[in-house]
Amino acid sequence: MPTRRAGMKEGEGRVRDPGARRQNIVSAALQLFAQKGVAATSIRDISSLAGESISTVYYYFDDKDDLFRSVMIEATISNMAPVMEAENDTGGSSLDRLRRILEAYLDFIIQHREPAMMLVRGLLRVLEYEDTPFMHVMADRFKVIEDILEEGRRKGELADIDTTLFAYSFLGQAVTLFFANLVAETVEDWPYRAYSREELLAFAERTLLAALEVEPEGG
Amino acid sequence: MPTRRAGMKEGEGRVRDPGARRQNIVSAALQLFAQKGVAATSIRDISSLAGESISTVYYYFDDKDDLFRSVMIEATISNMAPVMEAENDTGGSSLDRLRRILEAYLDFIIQHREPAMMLVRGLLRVLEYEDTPFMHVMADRFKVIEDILEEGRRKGELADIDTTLFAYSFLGQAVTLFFANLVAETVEDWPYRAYSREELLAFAERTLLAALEVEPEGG
Amino acid sequence: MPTRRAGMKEGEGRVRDPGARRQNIVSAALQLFAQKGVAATSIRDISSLAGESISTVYYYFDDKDDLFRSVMIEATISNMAPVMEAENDTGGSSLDRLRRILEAYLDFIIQHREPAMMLVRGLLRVLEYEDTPFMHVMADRFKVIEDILEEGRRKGELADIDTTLFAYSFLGQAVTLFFANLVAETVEDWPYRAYSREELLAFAERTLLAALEVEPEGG
Amino acid sequence: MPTRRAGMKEGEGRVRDPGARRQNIVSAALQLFAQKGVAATSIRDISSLAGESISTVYYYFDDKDDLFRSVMIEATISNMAPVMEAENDTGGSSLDRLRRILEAYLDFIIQHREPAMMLVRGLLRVLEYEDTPFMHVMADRFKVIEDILEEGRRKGELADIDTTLFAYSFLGQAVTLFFANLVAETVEDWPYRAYSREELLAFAERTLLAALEVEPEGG
DNA sequence: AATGAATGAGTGTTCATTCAT
DNA sequence: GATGAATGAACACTCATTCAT
Repeated sequence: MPTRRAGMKEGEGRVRDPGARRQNIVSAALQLFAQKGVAATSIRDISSLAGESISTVYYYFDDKDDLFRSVMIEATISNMAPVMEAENDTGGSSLDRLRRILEAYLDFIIQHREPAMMLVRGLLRVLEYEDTPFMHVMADRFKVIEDILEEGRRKGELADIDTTLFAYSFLGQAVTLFFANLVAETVEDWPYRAYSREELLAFAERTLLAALEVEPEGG
Repeated sequence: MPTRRAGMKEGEGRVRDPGARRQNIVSAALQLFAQKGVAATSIRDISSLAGESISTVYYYFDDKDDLFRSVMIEATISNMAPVMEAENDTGGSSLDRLRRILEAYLDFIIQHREPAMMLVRGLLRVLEYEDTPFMHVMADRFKVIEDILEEGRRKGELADIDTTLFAYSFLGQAVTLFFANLVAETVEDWPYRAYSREELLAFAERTLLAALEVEPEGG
Repeated sequence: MPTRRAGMKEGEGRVRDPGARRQNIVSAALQLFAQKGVAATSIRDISSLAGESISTVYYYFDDKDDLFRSVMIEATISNMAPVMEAENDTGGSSLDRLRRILEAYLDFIIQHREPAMMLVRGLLRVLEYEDTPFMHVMADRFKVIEDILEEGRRKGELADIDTTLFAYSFLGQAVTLFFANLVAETVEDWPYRAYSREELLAFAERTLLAALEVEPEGG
Repeated sequence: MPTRRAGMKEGEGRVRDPGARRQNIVSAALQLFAQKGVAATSIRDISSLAGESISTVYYYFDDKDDLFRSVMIEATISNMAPVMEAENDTGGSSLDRLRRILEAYLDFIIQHREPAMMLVRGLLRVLEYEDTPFMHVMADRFKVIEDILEEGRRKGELADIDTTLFAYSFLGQAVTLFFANLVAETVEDWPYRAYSREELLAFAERTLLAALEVEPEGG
């Protein structure tokens, strides 16, 4: 009956601190999911990149989807801490607040390329499934921006504009500019260069944020 | 304009003239690629939806990648004809031209959901491979918008703004607004509604196009 | 994209007549299922014993369960042809008919050991699932025996006895005697020998069939 | 008599004295082995049903086979105590003794469904391995029946019949009748009903035991 | 006495692809 | 022009088992 046999490898004392292993796997999965997409990434790929056994992956995660969700949450959302901080910073005018938030988003996207890619992929799951648990997190981001817009309008600081579409546009702008730089780096013979953080901010200032400015006096 | 809609019953007098078969396959592939993504769609899925044998798929296409590229070009780009028409329509002011182009993009995206999804997926290939043949097509779209911007600026019709970033933003805006409506339809409990073509256009007018307006008098 | 590659083996012209391949697989599966049980037999085992590739197994059968059911029907039931012939042979007294049928069962079981084992395993699926499609075949065998019993009783040829329990007992007897010989052959140090066809028949005659005899006259 | 029935909720004050844990595991294993078969039952299944950790299972049992054997012996054989008691009860005629033993078997089988299933599965191991330790226990049961038969024959109480085949038939009859009721309960649309203990006994009386009756006068 | 962490080997199944016809 | 038969390689996942604690 003992047809199968396994256990621990003989040599190599299991020294690595447990918990680090989990992180290890999440890390590798993030890298691959972000780069190749979830469907195109195999558990083997991940375990191999992480230097862990396939079984170890399954020890820490129920299945591929569980791993995907974990990566999504741990890598993406947890890295967005500075963004949320900016969201909660209520100082300055409404426009200033939005400016800081946009800045935070761009910084996040520039400094955390893989989490950012995951974010994009996560959003795009909408194309595939009817629902994405991830969207609920996005709904919170939307709320923040909408609240600022509404408050600003009430105070007469901001122009009257559809808050929801603005929120979409706001986040879409961030993604678009991120994409602009990504293309510049990856596509061969692409005729355009990458932009600096400041250039991107200046551009956003003139398009998105400008739309919020109230007419100096009588319209 | 597929001669035969996938989902048609086996029996129904199937058009059997060669050429229609190819279209048939492209059509089925478009549907599945757009919805589930390329990696998650198998040749078997496609052949089964098309009502053709797997071998027939291979008769018409070299491999999955060839099929993907064909779908990309034939379904996506060929459906963008009205967009390109608008691009080539040189009448009116520079702003008018851009307005018509944006309108054409939104119409394309609203009326051809699957090709539009393919377009998005095609763009995202940038995240996965170093290069995407598809991007060269996009470069042409960029060129048109840039040319208009530059000409408009020369004529004093348009404000001075980074043409490349504007082009990204222009196309990104279209995608974002498309996404807004997609989410509204597909995500359960999503708190926001879908928007009409007119609402979307009005919004774009106030954000993107407004950024091109020159100061009424001396700059 | 062409990450996977397969096709036909280079050498070795595919000469074997198709259809024989299917039989081949069924044959191997029968052998292993009968011997080790379904759960303990892997598709790999089967394909390896059959000398066919795993994929070939899946080309001919949807999944393991489909293969199991096919083996069940093709190997077991089709081999029971002589049994059914005996069932349909209406000549002689009721007791004679039953005698011939029992004989046919014993012959089947003795001459087709593997199909017989499959039959036993198939019956025992009752322990595992609520239902077994295979039982419906058995119901037909039951019917035949019951009909003979009832007719015999009507004619006054056979004693009055519960027909259903007798049918169970009848088939159970066959299985039991089969088992007796199987144990004798396989269990080491088993203190009992195997029996000849005639001995088994004689025994069954004295136990089961004897129970059907009507008292010569007054009890 | 497991201290803790599997299926009990996690919370319910679990008996934690060592020894009970072992019983606990045996009990869960019995349930699953009996129902799904040994091959189809994983250690994880068992540990999970028992509410113990996998490692705990391995603490008490060497491996799956050890667990199987333990379940076999402890659950099956230990529950057969009343059977053995009946076997050792030498009162009455030989036929009476056999009658009591058969009764005890039927009672055992009816009242201990899972152990009975295990017994059947245990017997079937003969189909899979050359040897089954369990068969030696069966050999003891055989011996008892054979002894009674021989003694009865010597005393002129019983007819002359092959003792070994009779022993097989005797036990086979019990299993068959058990199976009859099992099928009636589990197979959907099965056209036959379950039988009462008395009906089963009456039937066995008329078939098996009747075969032992000596001719009233000169043979 | 008891268990969490870890894993090699294996399972059923799918996939893109080829080749003879 | 079209397809049935066939397959190697991979995939997600499970299993029995071990070892340090």
